[in-house]
Amino acid sequence: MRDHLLHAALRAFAAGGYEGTSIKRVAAEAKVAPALLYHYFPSKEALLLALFAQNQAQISAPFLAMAAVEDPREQLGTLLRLSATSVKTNLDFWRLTHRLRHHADVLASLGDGVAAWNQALIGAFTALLTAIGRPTPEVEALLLFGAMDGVFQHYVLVPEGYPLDAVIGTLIAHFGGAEPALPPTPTAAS
Amino acid sequence: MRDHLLHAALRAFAAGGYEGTSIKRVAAEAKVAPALLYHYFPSKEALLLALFAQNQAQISAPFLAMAAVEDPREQLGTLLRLSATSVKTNLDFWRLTHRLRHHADVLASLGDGVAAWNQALIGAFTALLTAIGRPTPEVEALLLFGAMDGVFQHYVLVPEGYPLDAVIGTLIAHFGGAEPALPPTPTAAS
Amino acid sequence: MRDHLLHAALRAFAAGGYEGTSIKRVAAEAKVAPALLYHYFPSKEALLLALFAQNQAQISAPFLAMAAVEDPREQLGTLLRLSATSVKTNLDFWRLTHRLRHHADVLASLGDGVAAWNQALIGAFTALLTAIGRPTPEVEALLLFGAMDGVFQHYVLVPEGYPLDAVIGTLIAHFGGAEPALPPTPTAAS
Amino acid sequence: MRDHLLHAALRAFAAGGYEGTSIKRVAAEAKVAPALLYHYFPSKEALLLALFAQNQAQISAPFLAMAAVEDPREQLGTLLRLSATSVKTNLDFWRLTHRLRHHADVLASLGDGVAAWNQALIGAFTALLTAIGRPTPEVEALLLFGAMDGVFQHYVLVPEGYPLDAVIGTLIAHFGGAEPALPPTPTAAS
DNA sequence: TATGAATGAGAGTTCATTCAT
DNA sequence: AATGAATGAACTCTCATTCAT
Repeated sequence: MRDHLLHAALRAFAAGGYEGTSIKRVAAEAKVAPALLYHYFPSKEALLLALFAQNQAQISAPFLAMAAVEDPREQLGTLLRLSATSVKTNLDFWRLTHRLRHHADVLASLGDGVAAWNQALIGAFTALLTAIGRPTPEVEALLLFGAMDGVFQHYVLVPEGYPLDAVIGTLIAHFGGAEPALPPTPTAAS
Repeated sequence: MRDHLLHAALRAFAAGGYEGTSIKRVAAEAKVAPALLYHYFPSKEALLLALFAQNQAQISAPFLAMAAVEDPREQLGTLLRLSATSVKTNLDFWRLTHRLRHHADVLASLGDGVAAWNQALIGAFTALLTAIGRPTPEVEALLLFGAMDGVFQHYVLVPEGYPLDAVIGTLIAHFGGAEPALPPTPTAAS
Repeated sequence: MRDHLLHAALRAFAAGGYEGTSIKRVAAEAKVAPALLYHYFPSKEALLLALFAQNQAQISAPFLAMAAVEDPREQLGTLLRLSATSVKTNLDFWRLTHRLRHHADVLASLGDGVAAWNQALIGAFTALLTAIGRPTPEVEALLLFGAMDGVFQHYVLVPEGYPLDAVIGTLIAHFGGAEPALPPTPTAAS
Repeated sequence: MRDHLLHAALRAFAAGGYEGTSIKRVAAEAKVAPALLYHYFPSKEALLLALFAQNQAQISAPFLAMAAVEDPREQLGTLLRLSATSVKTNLDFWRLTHRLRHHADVLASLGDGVAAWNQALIGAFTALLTAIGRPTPEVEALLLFGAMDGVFQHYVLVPEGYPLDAVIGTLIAHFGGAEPALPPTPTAAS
């Protein structure tokens, strides 16, 4: 049931935003009484936290997979491809994440998970681009991060018809990355 | 006074989001009674609309300036540079815009201004990249749009220390653009 | 101007009721600024009072006309016919009066004008019916008053198609009244 | 509790009118928090509707009872007597009904219940008076309806001391009606 | 485990009214 | 004479939350 509630909350929050979605709405989505949510989560904020805790593994997956690769060019490709796959798979969670991007207060209660992840990503990009031999890797890391984030956001806003794989492929090429040995999804091009 | 209220509303909405900011909060920001807002705007939504109407000129400026340039490479540079300048100048308005990106319902009441702007931007990018001679200009237009949008969003979230001009410069270079003849701001590097 | 405002207020109050009609609405009806009303009347309640003061003469007219007649049967007919004429002529004022019937608090501020008028009417009816020789004139006075009031109310609610003169004629006949020598209106039957 | 709230609402609305009575006032009458009302009724208007739905049976009772009688004279007496009883028993509900008479907008939301009832009553009166053999039954029906309505309204406004049964008795006699076999209330004269 | 009952706080909005001009 | 600016109080309604069962 706890998982059932989490899924319902994810759907509801992704659609209406955290602050814009009432507990009543979440409960309706899960087809339970609102009070039941307080049996599993002490508050609305705790529900959001649990949501992040549940999905943190899938968020970190591209990072871990990247570590298993040696060539920095391929590392870059792996990171971006797997991230794209994660976005396509966990559409609602990414939607929620992008929505929360602007809620400093809510994010603070998440224990800096997002901010730390961002910094880690920028750091990793900088290291990769340095290894690849790009000029001004710090600036390019910011650009790469911005590009990835912006593309993902556009995708989650209107996924239908968006050629995510092609765009990410072009992004990889732009920064000297190499396609990973194993394609992230059976359908290489969407 | 109407302008005073609009500025207060912009500040408040940029900080707390449209739905997350109460009329009372806006009134407090403007140091007036909440009821006064209804003297100038018939509703909270109308206030938001007036905010967009007020800033629409500054949003469209980069577009118009681009039209005055001939070389497509320079057009690209002009568009991005001026947009960056607009973001730096109208920080709060861009914050608000990015926040609203996820509120389809609110956006609908804005008369498709934002959606139309996005489509126009993608169309312009596609035309420019085609003229420049880039391969797969449609895909690159999406990438360029995502990159610009993502970079701007990262900037408005934490402007301090973000080398926006350098990142935008790199973005221009990546897509074969040329720096405009006249630098958009006296300080070439931020 | 004062009269202009009073007319506008009468129209507005008759249509929306006293409590249900805002000062703003009255001002809009008069095409002036709401604040102007406070130049001529100290408060909304005073405006209502002035309305009654202005129309009191026309309300009392049937009473005075009745006094000029000798035969009690004809007195009854005169009173009812002239009242009907007053209702048809001052439609909005009667509408307002009927609406206010239920607002004890507002009526109290009118100085018991309405309650006194009601009592006077019942007293007059009792005297007339006694003079005519009806049995149980007190009870019949209440019935007559109720009938007159109810008929008038139905008429002011939906005047179109209501045969007011015919109904009042029947009412007069029921209680032994006689038609007045001079018909109240050129059109004896509506 | 739902019934408790309905009773409180009926009392409050009858005393202050629908629009003139705040939800807070109703809640105070029921000694609960205002928000609780929204647990049982989705809106103030729905509360009013529920009030009518609850009392509709008692309103229609005189009609049904009339159908069980054969003689048209007795039918008339039955209808009026039972209506009077209903008024005396459901004083607050009749007060509310008479107050709402003037609020066309609110009435519209009630699904034409009142307007339809009025038309049905006039139609029934016309048929009865025709059967009894009265002249001009259409006009007399309007008079009878107006008389009944006016008398009831006067009664509900100030019930103390009003000889309702006597007045209704006289009204019945005026239109050739006959007293029903079974007196509506043990106390023949009020 | 799961629910309905219940509430305080706060949302957007309207209103009668005052005041300076 | 006439207006726009300004406000405190009140309105309907929603929300996150608690509690008894």
